[in-house]
Amino acid sequence: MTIGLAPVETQPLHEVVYERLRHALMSGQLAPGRKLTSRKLAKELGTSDMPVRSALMRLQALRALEQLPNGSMVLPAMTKARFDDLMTTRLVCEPAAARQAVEQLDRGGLLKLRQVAVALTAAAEDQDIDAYLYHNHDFKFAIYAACGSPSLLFLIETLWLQVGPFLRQFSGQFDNDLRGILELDYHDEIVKCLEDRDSEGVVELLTRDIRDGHAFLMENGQFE
Amino acid sequence: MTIGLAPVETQPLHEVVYERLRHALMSGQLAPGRKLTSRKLAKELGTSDMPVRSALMRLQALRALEQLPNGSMVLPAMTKARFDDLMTTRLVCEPAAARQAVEQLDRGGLLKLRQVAVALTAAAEDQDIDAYLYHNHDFKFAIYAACGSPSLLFLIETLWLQVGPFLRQFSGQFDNDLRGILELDYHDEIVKCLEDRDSEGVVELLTRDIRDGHAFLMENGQFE
DNA sequence: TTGTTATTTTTGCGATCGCATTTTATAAAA
DNA sequence: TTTTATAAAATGCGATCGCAAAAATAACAA
Repeated sequence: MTIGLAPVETQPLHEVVYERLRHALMSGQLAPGRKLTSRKLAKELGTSDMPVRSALMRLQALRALEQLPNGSMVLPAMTKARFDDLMTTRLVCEPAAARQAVEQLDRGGLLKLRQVAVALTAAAEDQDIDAYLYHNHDFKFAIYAACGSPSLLFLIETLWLQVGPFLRQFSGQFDNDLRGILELDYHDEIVKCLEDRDSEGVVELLTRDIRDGHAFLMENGQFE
Repeated sequence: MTIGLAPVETQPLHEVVYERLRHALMSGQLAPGRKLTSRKLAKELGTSDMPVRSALMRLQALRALEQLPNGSMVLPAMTKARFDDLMTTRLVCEPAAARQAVEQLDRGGLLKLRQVAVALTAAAEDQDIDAYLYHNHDFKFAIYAACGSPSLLFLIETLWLQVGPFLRQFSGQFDNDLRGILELDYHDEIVKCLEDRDSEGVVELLTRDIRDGHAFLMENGQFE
């Protein structure tokens, strides 16, 4: 008699590589401008270059990587124009997702949001930028995931995949300059609006949140 | 002395295959549910399966293809829920793009739009669905391309890449049922608003355009 | 040191091979 | 005819090879 366990689902290698690269991108381990060559990456990861090529092409399709004329993949540099553009498009998608989420969020979702908001405030007080960025992502996507629209969620994810690497330039920094952004914290107010099913309030606050981050980074970010 | 011509830029094969597949998708040559196997496609295209694999993965990254548990790629079936979702997200992105385009459109752009609008009306009168769909795509993207936001344009393109194959189910049909959608034609009014720089009017009309198409297809489309 | 040329290494990319699994076709049995 | 068992073909996927182009390095001259 066989044991009552499902067989181990071994993911394809190219899927594993993709996830690792995607995570490395979003957690800011790769600096903009960095060139990613399939052979070298393959050697690092201990695979052949084939699965790496697959993963790189997928990331490029999502515009998380850029293809040089010679075919090499580069983490695109962030210019002010591009950042401006991405943030403006965030303003189109994310408040809309939040508005839809207002009706969908259940008690469990709200509970989680309250917890993340606490962690977020703590991170801000500690001036812990890494924790702040982590929980901020967690917070926003807890809302967006509740919008009930897979397609809109997907679009937002591709936007974050492009902005993410840039945000992480602040990782590890503790300049006083950064206090500003950490201190204006709409998260608690957003939770309150969500509890009250106040969709206009959520949209208003989230818009301000993104705008403030936009303005702050246009000032303090290191652009190409 | 060499001739004054730039060297012939030979695109990589996987790029050619990608473009061909992408075009086949958007022009509805591939029916939803159709399974795309790299080896068979490669044989059809006269290449090895490697460049085909690349192209398929890119399309899958954009959600234009779906990956079965065994790794095969399928053109995803269109359910009412998915169509609903995609059209709702279109309503988020496209009017926003159009609003931005109002300020950017120059005389040349408006001229082209007027021409396309004429072709569109003619196609509607002729009940020529293929021509209608073709010019409709042309018309909308002439507006969106003028929005000046590469990221928003990209998001809209991924949405159309998913909806496109489904729309083409009507290709070749000439039922009377289809008159309805072909007759409500906001395009001329949209052009007028664009000429007047009336952004609210554009948003209003485009929203109605998408909504009407949405409602019509929910009625008359063949869902999975 | 600085600029130029030659040499070596790396890289993108397509083809082909091999293995394990799945799918399809075929044959046998009910 | 329908169902089951068996054989054959097709498929996903990773590795490896080879070629041409590009990039990096070394060698040399000014």
